[in-house]
Amino acid sequence: MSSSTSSRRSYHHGDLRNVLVEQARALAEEVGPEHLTVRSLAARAGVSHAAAYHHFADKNAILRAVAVEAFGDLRARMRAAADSPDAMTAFIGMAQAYLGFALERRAAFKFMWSPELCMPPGEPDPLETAQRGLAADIDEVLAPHRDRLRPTDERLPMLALWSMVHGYTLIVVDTPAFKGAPPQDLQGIAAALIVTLTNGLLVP
Amino acid sequence: MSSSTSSRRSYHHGDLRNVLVEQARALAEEVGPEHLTVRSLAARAGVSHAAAYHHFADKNAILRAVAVEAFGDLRARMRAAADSPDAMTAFIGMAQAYLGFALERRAAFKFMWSPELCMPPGEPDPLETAQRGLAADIDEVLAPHRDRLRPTDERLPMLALWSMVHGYTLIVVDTPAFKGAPPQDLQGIAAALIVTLTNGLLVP
DNA sequence: TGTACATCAGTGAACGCGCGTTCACTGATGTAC
DNA sequence: TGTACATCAGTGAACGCGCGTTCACTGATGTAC
Repeated sequence: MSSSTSSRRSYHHGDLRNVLVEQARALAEEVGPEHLTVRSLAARAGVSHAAAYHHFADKNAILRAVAVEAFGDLRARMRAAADSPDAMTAFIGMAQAYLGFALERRAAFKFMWSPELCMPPGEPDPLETAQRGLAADIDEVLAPHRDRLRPTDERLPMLALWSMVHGYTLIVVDTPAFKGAPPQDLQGIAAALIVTLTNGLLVP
Repeated sequence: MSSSTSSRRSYHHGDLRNVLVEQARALAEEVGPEHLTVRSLAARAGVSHAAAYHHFADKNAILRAVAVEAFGDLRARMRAAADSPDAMTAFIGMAQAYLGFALERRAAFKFMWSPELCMPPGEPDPLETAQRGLAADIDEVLAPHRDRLRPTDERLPMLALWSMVHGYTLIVVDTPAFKGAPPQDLQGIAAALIVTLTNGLLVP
């Protein structure tokens, strides 16, 4: 019998590493990653605060694990939502998945773009890989529809789509004007913004 | 003779409040606002760390003053740069001023959108006013060109322009792919993105 | 103009807390024979 | 199957530092008379 499920209350936890990441994720969402402490995290996981150091080199390593997991989650949602043969549908799906992730995991979303909160300066940054992966995913959202794009620099459409979605999402998350707005309204605006970008702001 | 200039080295500083804000601005840019301490700030200003408390209620009040000043700076740059009768020129000017501000004042720009770093939860937020003012400024950039806009919801063009500019700026600032790119290249991409938004992503 | 005095704006020392991290330890587990 | 032992994964106590903030103080300034 594996110990991982039966020993929940025994001396050896059996699955502490995963539990710590899960609880760190939840705790960061509640108090903000900048206020997460090793002690509060350990208390939440039901262990002494020294126990965490058997699984992570330091506090930043825990935060980094949360950020990496968050990138994985966002990318998976995006890929699933953008799987449509129609360009507009794919773009809107991608945008709504992006926004949906940020609305559900507000703190995680902000944290993904603030690696300075968990990275000693000058270290190789494991988040860079995740960020590049995200960009590649958005490229793939566009790939099936390349023949319908206006002829411009090759990277521009991907950057335009990403910028629009990223900017709108952050404005929603950071700006008081959208506090308390129902998610479905915000998703509707996301779709309208994608339509605007696709068709153009000005009449020709 | 006013004391504010001659007494730099005297017991009474004479202009300490302003000097603290200036130095806080510089220090935040160097180490990040989350690592700014009252002690390091006071040392930089050449006073004891208790002196700051004659001018600010607490540390957060200093950070808030920096953020409010930063919003003023961004808004002034934007208004100056978007003053053109031609729509495309105005939009591009606004975008480039926005990006230029973020490139010069990276830490301040990030901080403006993270009020949780200097606001006790539940307090009325002086940054909200500044954010609303910024949105109003972007509305004014669009105002002279309303007759050329596609007919949509009234707020949508402003949100589209802001989202595109805000998103691109944050991607540049937060993403390793743009580390070390020359500012004029980044400004060129900003212009191309605005053109893309104005004309549309897909051929009609 | 000179003096007394209230007020302002500094100083240096100290408080006290919370935090990340370490350490010696101990109980639990897995394995060799 | 039983025993010895290495290793793993916890515990609780303690270290030590840095920080925000406070306090009694003191020098400088401005004003009333």
